[in-house]
Amino acid sequence: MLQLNFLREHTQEVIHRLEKRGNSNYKSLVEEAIELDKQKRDKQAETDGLLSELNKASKEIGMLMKSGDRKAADAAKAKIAEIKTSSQAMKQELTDLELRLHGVLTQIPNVPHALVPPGSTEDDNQVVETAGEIPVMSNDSKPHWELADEYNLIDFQLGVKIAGAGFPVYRGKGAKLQRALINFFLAEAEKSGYEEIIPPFLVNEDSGFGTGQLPDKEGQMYHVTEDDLYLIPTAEVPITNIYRDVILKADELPQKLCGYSPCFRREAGSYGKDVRGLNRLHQFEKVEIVQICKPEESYGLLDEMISHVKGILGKLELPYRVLRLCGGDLSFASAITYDFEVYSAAQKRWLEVSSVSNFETYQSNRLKCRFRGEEKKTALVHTLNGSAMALPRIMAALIENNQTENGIVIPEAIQTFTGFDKIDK
RNA sequence: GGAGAAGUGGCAGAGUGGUCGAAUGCACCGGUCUUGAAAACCGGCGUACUGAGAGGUACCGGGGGUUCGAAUCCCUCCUUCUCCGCCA
Repeated sequence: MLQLNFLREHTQEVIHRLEKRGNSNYKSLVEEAIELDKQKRDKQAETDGLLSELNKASKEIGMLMKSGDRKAADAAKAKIAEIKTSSQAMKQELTDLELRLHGVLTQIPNVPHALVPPGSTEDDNQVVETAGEIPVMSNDSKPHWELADEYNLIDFQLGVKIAGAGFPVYRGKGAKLQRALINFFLAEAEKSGYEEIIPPFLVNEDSGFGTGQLPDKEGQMYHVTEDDLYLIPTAEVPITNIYRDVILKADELPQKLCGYSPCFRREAGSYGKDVRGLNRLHQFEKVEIVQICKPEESYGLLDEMISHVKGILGKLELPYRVLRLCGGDLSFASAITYDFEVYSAAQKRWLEVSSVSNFETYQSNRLKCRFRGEEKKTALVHTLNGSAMALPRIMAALIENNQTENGIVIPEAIQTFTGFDKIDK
């Protein structure tokens, strides 16, 4: 959620910068928020004045009662009856205005950073870096879903039987490779100074709101209605919500946390080649990194997180590129996002494996996560997060790119985690 | 799941209808004293909105209600603790 005072003081700038997202609707939402805010504050002042009168009168009645002057007390009661009635009506109007304002504010996405390129589709994303050698594959190289079957690593059909499409069953060396990768990612995060967290995999509505999944993206999450809980779409949600309603000391920042979790996504509306094999799933595994920091250090830390992800991809010996997402591709809560894609040699396409974002104060304003600065005043923190990494597409690229006539070769960096250096039949 | 008890500021803990945003202690910050430290003493010490300021308003687990007035009474939900049951 954008901060109201920023919205007030930089209205035109906000409108202008939101244009990068390619949705003309935001201008009117911003203007509506400004107007509602003004009405709300006027109503607030009016209501406060009335309540002040009421409080004063109540105290006087109290004193009269104490001195035993019942008659005078009753007279005073009668006198403020009218004020009481109108204050109640006014309170109701104030509540309505607050709700409407809140409703509008939650529909306005974060303001894109100056570096974010304008544009509406993924074609407008900027490639800021490409690294690694794209392997030259023979013509009979196979996509990962065929390899997974051939080497008995993943059984997609079995998953359909047990749960449904998008819930694969990993088995044997497939399961071991997955687990090894998780441990490798966690070990890398630990080396970079992140504290490991195992969070709840279901969250309540407040948490969903705090990180921006609710109320807008309700349909993306699995909802357990019986208990009103949501299956997490990413560990970002529970981990960032650790800091909901928290005031940190300046010297406690930055906070660096990481965590492994399964991720559940309904992915309503996806179809075609995008969902083949491991490309898009309802349940997948991921290691997430999260930082909570002072505003002035967040862009430095964003670079640090980007380097962290690059380091991992380098060790996995996967060719990758880094994209700076355009306004139209930027997620709702993000100010700037860098996507990492690895090249999947047999599918001959780039697959997104990580997304690193700075949310600035957009999430912290919802979370009410602040820190106490130099002059004892509180200020909102910046929040950042990134995948490091999402498992399925890493797995897909690894087995496709490393397939040979005699099996699938495991990159050296993870051999200590797998306990084997090759997958064969 | 059943029965009972309880939820107050960073922590501990008073307060059961009326100058209570809340005693007191600890912690913390500033000062006096001291060569320095400790002790002692003095002062400060929740969050948010609003106002140029003085100040005003809201918040005592969440929500609702009674009342001129609620931390205090009522309803409801949540959480914690104790006992019983069940269980990885």
